[in-house]
Amino acid sequence: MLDAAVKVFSRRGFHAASMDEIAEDAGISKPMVYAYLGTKEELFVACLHREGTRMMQAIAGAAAPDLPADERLWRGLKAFFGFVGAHRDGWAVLYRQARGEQPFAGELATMRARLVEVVAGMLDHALRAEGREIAAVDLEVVAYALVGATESLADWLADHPEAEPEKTATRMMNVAWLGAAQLLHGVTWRPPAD
Amino acid sequence: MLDAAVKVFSRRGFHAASMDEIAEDAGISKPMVYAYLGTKEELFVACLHREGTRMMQAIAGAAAPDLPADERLWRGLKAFFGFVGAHRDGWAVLYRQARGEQPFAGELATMRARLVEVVAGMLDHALRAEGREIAAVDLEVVAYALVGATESLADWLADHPEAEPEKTATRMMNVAWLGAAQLLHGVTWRPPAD
DNA sequence: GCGTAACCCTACGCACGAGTAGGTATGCTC
DNA sequence: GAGCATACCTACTCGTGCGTAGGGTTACGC
Repeated sequence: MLDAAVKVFSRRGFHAASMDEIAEDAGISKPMVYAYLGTKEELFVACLHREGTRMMQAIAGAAAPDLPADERLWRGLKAFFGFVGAHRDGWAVLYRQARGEQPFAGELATMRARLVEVVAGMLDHALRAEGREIAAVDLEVVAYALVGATESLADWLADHPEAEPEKTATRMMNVAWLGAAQLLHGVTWRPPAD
Repeated sequence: MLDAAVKVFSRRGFHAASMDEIAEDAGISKPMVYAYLGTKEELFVACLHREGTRMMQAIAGAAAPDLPADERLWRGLKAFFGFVGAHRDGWAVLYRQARGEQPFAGELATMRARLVEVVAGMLDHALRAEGREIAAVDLEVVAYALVGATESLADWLADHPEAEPEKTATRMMNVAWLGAAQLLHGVTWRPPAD
């Protein structure tokens, strides 16, 4: 039943989606939807939650914490893009939707925050292993940028049905890792003093 | 008057924003809004358009095409984050909103495509200067990732009122440029052959 | 066969908000 | 000052879609 909701939400968007259509698509009638899942908002949150959890599990399952940083990043990215590729609907819409609608932005922000934290933790771990350290804010922002770039490519992937998830992951790795590795080795870029 | 619209749209989101509230906020009455700007959709598009144009101008004005790639990127980023910092409302909401709502997603996609094209062109230019060349798709995807990362940091900036735009630009430069520079010099990351 | 209960449906009430009709005031022409 | 136009407002209509009330249907106990 959630599948039907995800499908309709993804096709129409949250507001344009009518409960009637969702019910019809699920093969039941509207009062049943209300009986099982509650209001439209609750239904949307349920969708968001399920997709989010699945995604997190897919990533967490792939990126074991005891691997070296580049290997973790690579596996995490591969899992992530694999997931998005397999659930284009779920991702593209729920995610893009949730971002804009105030009631859900918070929910989504929490999810993203968890992801950022994981990435930041990974970077921090790698840094310490090299005996280096940078401010927590910087770390967070870098992690944020990486997550953002990844989300952006996920959007790209969702819009290009013929694209291969793994190849996309490789491309992401090229941008992210080469940059991140430089940072980890203490190479930093500084603004010109003009 | 557009200012009022932007403000309300940003506070409430497109759907939750009522024309009454916009009118009230602008200090006029609803029929006037309709007389001057047309329907709600047209009004939103007008907002989107104005903000988008302003942003593009800010960037284009800063990143002259005859500068070296890193300089162009840096100036572009500085202008961009400066703009977002100064127009947090306009950005955060219009952008985040437009992304999710089908009728406007196209409009926004066009804007982003222009930006991606500019970035891709920049990278291509720098590559050719080094006598190298990579596939157009790869170029586009890298540019897409960079733009995505930048947008993501813009979101971060919009949510952190105390953060300094220029510092954010520097951070972005660190992630983007160090990675991009590696790519430009022919360093690429390849997936392990497991 | 009749009561009853679980289950699901059709058909509605109701609120909200986009867009408009029709009226009022202010200023300008002659 | 009468006629007219422009600028604006208040107060309405009407569609849409969420959430629900109340009725039908099937299965089971007795």
